[in-house]
Amino acid sequence: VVTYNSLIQGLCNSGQTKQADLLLNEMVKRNITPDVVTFSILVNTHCKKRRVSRAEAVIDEKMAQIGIQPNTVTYNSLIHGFCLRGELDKAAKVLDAMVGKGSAPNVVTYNTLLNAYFRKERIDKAEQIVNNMSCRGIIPDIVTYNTLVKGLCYVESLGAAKELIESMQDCGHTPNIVTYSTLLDSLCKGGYLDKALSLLGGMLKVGLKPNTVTYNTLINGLCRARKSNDAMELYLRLCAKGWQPTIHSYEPIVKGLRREGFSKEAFGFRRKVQEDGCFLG
RNA sequence: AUACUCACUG
Repeated sequence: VVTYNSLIQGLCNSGQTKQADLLLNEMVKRNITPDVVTFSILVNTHCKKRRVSRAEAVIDEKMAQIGIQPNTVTYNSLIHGFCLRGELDKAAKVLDAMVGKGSAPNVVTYNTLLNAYFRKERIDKAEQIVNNMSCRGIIPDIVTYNTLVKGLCYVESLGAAKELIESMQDCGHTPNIVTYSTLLDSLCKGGYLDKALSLLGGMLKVGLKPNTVTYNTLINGLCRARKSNDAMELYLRLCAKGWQPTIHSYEPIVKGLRREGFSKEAFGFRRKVQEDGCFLG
């Protein structure tokens, strides 16, 4: 089963849902009974595509048919699906339903909802989630903190986010690359590019390796601030060090250069990148 | 290391 599940997961992740279905049929034929993990994989891939009704069909039909109960992970995926659709009322209903059926919400459940409420600027609801977590004895994890940091940057202030980071460290959680990238983005969007760059220095100093998202954040920030030439320089410097950019690293630079009236530079950049093969797409 | 949640872009 584990082998099949892994294969199914791989197919789903590469968009081969048809093949995944075939594999599911095959395992049944070979008398290998799919388990809750198998179905949760299917539920989750539908939910990630916001096809929540398909996900529900898996639960209500396929799983019910062979008497497999959804578990916390299954429900978490469903909640995530509703959150992606902005249907937070329905997400909350799933939360109630899972409790009713004996699946205890876990930290992931709450992180998912917390993130969604912040996105909708439902601060009241977000606070409620945090309260519920502590009532139920669920310990916030690094994802919880990262979600809160982003939320605070968004609805409160960078200062509030920094305070939270202090207190998370008191609880034994070290800021990770996501924490830093969140802050970097917030600094960039607030126009504090200098601070963003010094934060980058700070993360290097504590031994965190910036990744593609980190650099994309900075590149986008620079371009937004009409410093596309600096962004280009950064891009080329990183490429020379073997960094693998994505389309999100490259596109804003070309657009930014054009917008700033550097059409020739944009063209040159484009050509250079193609020639050097320094482009992942 | 069989499945769920957080950062850039959309």
